[in-house]
Amino acid sequence: MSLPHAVLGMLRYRPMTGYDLKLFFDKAMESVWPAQISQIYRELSLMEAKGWIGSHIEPQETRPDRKVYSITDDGEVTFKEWLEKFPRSLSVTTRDDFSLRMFFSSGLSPEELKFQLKRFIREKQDEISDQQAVERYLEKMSEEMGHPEDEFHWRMTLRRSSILAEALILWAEDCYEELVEKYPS
Amino acid sequence: MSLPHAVLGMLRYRPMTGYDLKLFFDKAMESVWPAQISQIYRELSLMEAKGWIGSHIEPQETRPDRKVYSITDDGEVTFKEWLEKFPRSLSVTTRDDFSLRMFFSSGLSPEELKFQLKRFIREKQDEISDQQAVERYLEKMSEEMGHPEDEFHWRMTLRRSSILAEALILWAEDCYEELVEKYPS
DNA sequence: GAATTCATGTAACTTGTTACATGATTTA
DNA sequence: TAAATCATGTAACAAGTTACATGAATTC
Repeated sequence: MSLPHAVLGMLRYRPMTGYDLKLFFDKAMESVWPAQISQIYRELSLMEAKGWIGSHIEPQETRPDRKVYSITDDGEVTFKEWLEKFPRSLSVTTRDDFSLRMFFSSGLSPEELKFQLKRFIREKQDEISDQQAVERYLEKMSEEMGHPEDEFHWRMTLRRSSILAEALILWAEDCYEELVEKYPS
Repeated sequence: MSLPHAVLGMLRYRPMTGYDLKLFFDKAMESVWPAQISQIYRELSLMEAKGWIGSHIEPQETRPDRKVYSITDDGEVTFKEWLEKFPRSLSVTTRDDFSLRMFFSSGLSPEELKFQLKRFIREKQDEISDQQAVERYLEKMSEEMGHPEDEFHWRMTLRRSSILAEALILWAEDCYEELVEKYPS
């Protein structure tokens, strides 16, 4: 149940609409906590009912009215309590569709598996490139929102994705080479 | 929807009960695809309804009767089709409770964050140690089940967890040092 | 002329988690 | 004597995904 806390975390920076939150989730937090727009709207309703956030309507002429949410004192307390309660870290590796197939891949031709590993490596490299856009966005946001001290924490967190992607590339390359050794083509 | 396919993959090796499957999930596949026992039983019913697996009762005297499931021809086909349809690899980093708190951790004292990072590192080290038990179990199973060629694939897959855990340790150590530099205590 | 952006949501569905229920046997 | 193992499940709940609905303005 961390989506509402992620939302609270963002609303501490400034009031936002569901749509604003979606942009932030997509552009900055995808690698930490992705969220669907439908899920965000549903969660916002629940959070308002709990009194963690409040809202007001900002009428617009050419666009649909904006429903702007802001965090309440209750929300601040809830967020703080959550933040201080660090969980045991879970294994990151859980429920990976690619690895599950790999686990059972003795039923596949070595050539097919080699092909999939190459593709995997390319995708991870793209992931690393995408990280640069994320960093640019966060830099912009920390200026805009006037919370310069947060950028340091954001960057620390985000580096995780790149480090993991790099580790996975090494893993896949290693697997590839083992396959070539075992089944030279 | 990969839990049923994981189950099919295992039943290819040999017929098993829900309880047997749970043991295999816990001991060998936790880092790839964890599953609750209640989820397994539910899934087995659905899979039998679809005709992917069949079952027969093995009466026991001192223990509850065993309901042993085996894969059908239909199940084999379904499994093969799934196996060949490798997905785009998703970012592994998604939905991590620890990182989400880290992302917003400017609200925490640097000392607290340092403490949590140390704990994180210890937990990852334990994770790496646990991997050795997994490897021993898989070695035993590949002998027992008479599928020696699978062990190679299992090991390739499992190494992923250790590699990721090692990468995360480096990440956390890096963060720790940056914190010490920024906030010397 | 088609796709994207801004802006709101609802409904149905799928998947995963937690709690409950039973009960004999074995190990610590 | 308490906990773990073997062995079956059901029910309720929580969380995530996909599909649907609307519609003007803007960009490609």
